[in-house]
Amino acid sequence: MDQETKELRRVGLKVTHPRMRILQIFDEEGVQHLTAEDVYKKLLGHQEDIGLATVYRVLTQFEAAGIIVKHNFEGGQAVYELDRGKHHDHMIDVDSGKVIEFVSEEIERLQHEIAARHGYVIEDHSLVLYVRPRQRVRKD
Amino acid sequence: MDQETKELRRVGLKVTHPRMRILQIFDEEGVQHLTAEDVYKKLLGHQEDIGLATVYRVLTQFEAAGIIVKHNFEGGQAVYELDRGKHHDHMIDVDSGKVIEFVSEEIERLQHEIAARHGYVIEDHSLVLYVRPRQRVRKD
DNA sequence: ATGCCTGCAAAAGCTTTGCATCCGC
DNA sequence: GCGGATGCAAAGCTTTTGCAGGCAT
Repeated sequence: MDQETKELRRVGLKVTHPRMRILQIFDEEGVQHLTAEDVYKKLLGHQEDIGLATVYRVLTQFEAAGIIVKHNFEGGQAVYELDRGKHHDHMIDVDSGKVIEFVSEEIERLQHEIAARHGYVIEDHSLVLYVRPRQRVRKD
Repeated sequence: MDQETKELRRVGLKVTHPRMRILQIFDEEGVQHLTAEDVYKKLLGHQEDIGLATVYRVLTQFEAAGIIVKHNFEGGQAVYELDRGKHHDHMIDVDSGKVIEFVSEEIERLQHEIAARHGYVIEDHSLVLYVRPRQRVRKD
């Protein structure tokens, strides 16, 4: 039995065609951050006849099941990525739109410290750096 | 000449009734984070006949002028707050919806360090902690 | 067979825009 | 008076939902 089937069974979701295809898309090499629309277009490209509404429903279920993580970056559209277990934050190159992942134990620690100082525990957090390539040395 | 008029002149915006009233709402005591809808409702409460579209247009102009800052927290609606000059991040109590502001020079420093390590400079950033009140001692 | 899933279309929620009118300077 | 600003309504976008039929178990 393949990996995707096992994954769906594991989280208690019925193994249906749309769910399999969508999960496979996220398992593809190099795929990282996709919007619902991105997923939908990829499905169309693979000659799949799956409705956009289903894509949204499945992504929501996957998120609830902990298979994927949803991010609300700027720009209106939510982006989803496979939850590979290790938490990380994001840096977005505002010129190219490229997304870079990073982790900082130090920042994580400080966040908890700050929350605790205010009498809270962190439930979740979102850290996004909007960046621009550092100016290269002039090439003239 | 009052403070709001000066502020509008300073950023080069014509001093109109809607812009004055909206700016005054943000200048009110205790006001911190408002959605466009919040601002609109407050205007209605003050017997003002200003359209929601105008509220959006004015908020957008204020943001471009640096008078207010726009945040895209979770939940679809953008929230705006007066830009009082000193940058800060946010902590949101997911139970009450309360927003707490905080600053951490340490985290700011680490962010720049991380961006630099990847060859970038930070253009902007967003850090939001979704928190819950720390569990009181069990009472059973 | 049963109950969850899906596709389609419609609706919903937030924000933007077209247009005729109005107002600040 | 002129050009930008506003109100209203309509449109735009992303996401959600109702419903009838379909499919996994």
